[in-house]
Amino acid sequence: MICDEDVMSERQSPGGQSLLFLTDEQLRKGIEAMFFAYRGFTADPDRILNKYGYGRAHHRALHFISRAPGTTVNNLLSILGVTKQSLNRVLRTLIEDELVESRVGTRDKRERHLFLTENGTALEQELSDAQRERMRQAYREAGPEAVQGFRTVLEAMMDTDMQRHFTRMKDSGHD
Amino acid sequence: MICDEDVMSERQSPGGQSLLFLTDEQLRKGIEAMFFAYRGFTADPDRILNKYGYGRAHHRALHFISRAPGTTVNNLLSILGVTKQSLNRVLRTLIEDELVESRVGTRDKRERHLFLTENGTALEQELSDAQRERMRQAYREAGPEAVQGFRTVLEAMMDTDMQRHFTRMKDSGHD
DNA sequence: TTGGAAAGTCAACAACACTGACATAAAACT
DNA sequence: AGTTTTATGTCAGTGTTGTTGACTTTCCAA
Repeated sequence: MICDEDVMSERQSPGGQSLLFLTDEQLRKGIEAMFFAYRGFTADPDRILNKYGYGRAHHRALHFISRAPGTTVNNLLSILGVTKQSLNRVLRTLIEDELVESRVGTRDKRERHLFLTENGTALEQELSDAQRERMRQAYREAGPEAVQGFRTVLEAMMDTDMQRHFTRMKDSGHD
Repeated sequence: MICDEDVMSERQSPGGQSLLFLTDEQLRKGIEAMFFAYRGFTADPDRILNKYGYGRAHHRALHFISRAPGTTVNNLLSILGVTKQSLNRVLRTLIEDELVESRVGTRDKRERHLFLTENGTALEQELSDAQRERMRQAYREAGPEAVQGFRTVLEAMMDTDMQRHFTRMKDSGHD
């Protein structure tokens, strides 16, 4: 009689290929890896932000403005997935501190187009450098094939509308 | 004369192997992938938690207590990387709501050992099911080799002391 | 010209992190 | 036995970041 207790989330695939990587245990490992890795991922920028009295939200705004200069507030909202009130609080301080410039749109004067100032570019660079250094170390340790897999899984983990944002940005750059 | 402007973070390796995957552009893509993926990663549990009036912090506590039943408060603190005041607030509500049980240690009576009650196990299951389902989808789409790479990069991205926690848990389970 | 979208503002609130100070009990050390 | 350290819990205050709801101004477009 076959023991049925040790059941897994996935059986063998029709083709007979092992899907052992889809066991609950494997999935839990992945979940914990995401948790611990994300902490590492944000640790370095967080230290820098703390130095200047900013938070993670400021970093995100700086990052995406740097990535797409001239982006509108609305576009930024849909990328960041927060309310305008929440974003506005952050943007206001960045504008007051002259890290971000808000220019009224020429075609549509309701829109505000966001740009980094010289100081803003400098801080974004400092944050980005730290975060990229962490990423670079991880990539170097893991190797190119692992990096490919890393990106593939992450993309599959996103909500579909965020995949759209991500893909858009992927197309804009030279990959 | 060779153009030196389009400089990359990495040159060719001594062996001549291309390290093009370490360009700033590639690293930025990885950074954004982490950002968007983490949002997807937490989206489903967040919806469930909202239903019961709990937050992400409660989820994390439930997860790690479920993972290591009988764990002490101090151990949980070092895994979660928060202050005891922050954790205590969360644990108190979970104990009041009878999702978590706190038992005084037998060997060392200062320690409190934490266990999930029946209700706690149920909620943890509900959260875990949702998060694992997202993970499973991503893993299935990406395939086994990608999953291997995913885990490798994530592990390399962690702080070293968190790698220790992660490895410990890896060893305890049947991978 | 009126409807509605875009942007901004104010107020209130909640989750979750922090610091600092303090209390208690038990273990460990001298 | 007395002191120190450890583990835990608690109180008070503060800050960042998110939320909802209400309201205004601007201005494009049907």
